[in-house]
Amino acid sequence: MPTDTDQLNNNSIRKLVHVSEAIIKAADRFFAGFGVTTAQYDVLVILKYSKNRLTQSDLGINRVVSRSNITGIIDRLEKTGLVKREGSADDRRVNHITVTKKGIDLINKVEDKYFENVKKLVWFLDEKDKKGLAEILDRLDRGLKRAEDEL
Amino acid sequence: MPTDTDQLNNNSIRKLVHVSEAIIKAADRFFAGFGVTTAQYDVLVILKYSKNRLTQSDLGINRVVSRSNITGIIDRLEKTGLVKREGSADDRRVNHITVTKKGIDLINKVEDKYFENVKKLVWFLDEKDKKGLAEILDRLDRGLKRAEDEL
DNA sequence: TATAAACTATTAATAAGATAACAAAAGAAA
DNA sequence: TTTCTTTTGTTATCTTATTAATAGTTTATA
Repeated sequence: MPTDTDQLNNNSIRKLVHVSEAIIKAADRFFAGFGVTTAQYDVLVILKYSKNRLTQSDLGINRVVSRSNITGIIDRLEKTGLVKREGSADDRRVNHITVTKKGIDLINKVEDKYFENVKKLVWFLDEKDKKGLAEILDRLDRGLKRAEDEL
Repeated sequence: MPTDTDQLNNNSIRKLVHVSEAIIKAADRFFAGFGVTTAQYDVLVILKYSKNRLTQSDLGINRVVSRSNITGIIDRLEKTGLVKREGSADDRRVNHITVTKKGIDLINKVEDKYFENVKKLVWFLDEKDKKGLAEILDRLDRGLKRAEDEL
């Protein structure tokens, strides 16, 4: 049976996850208004700001998602013309993915509004809060790694 | 184009979401070891600790998930015998959902280990950290509501 | 009472993540 | 060179989430 401390610990985590899920849902709604999903927009941004050409595997590593899932995301981005898939000449296993002009235009249209929304979200946090949050999150990250090692 | 403050704000949110997603994935793996998904276990726990009989809509409100999703989750829980679906006599639109003995047994087997894992996760946080985190999360919640109202 | 409005659950699309199995290609080792 | 291993991407299956449409019921209103 759980102790009071157990319940308090659990509540901290639940609250964290709950707020994050609310943020994720808000982001989903926001991007849906521009005809893309959050996952798709993420990929577009990664592609836009990358110095070198990226393969599907590269995108998978960036987004911490399996290659099989990247296939589908690129499929849909390609179908809506936001992205282009080109077979590599050097390595015939590989596809190089690039954003199209349409994709760049979309990002330019979305970006400002996105940062405005983020600003509204963190409105109630001052510099100290943000620092404190970052530190606590780092500690949780360490806790996660510790828990995983002991599994 | 985003300012430095924009980027910092964004990083705070990204970090928050990133840590939460890592926690969610760890939970998914943990519960998968017992043959249920996190969503399914959530429903079981809600049912176990509820004073009154719950309908599918009730569960949807509790889990903040649409009714269409609850249908599928209950389908699968019913198929594995962890839950029972019974049509209401009073209101023939409604299904009453109850945990079976098998469901209760599962919770009892999982619960202790679950709280142990949460403990490992928050190991690096002292009382002050937990309080600080709760407060920051509450502020973010307020920011969310504010952003939604202005949309 | 008859009609309209609201509610409950289901189904069907679409998108995404996880995992497993697979073919093709490339690289390493015998 | 031939064999073994690894890598890349695709396909398939499962679970979950979202939204929209729909069938049955119930409640409210005219």
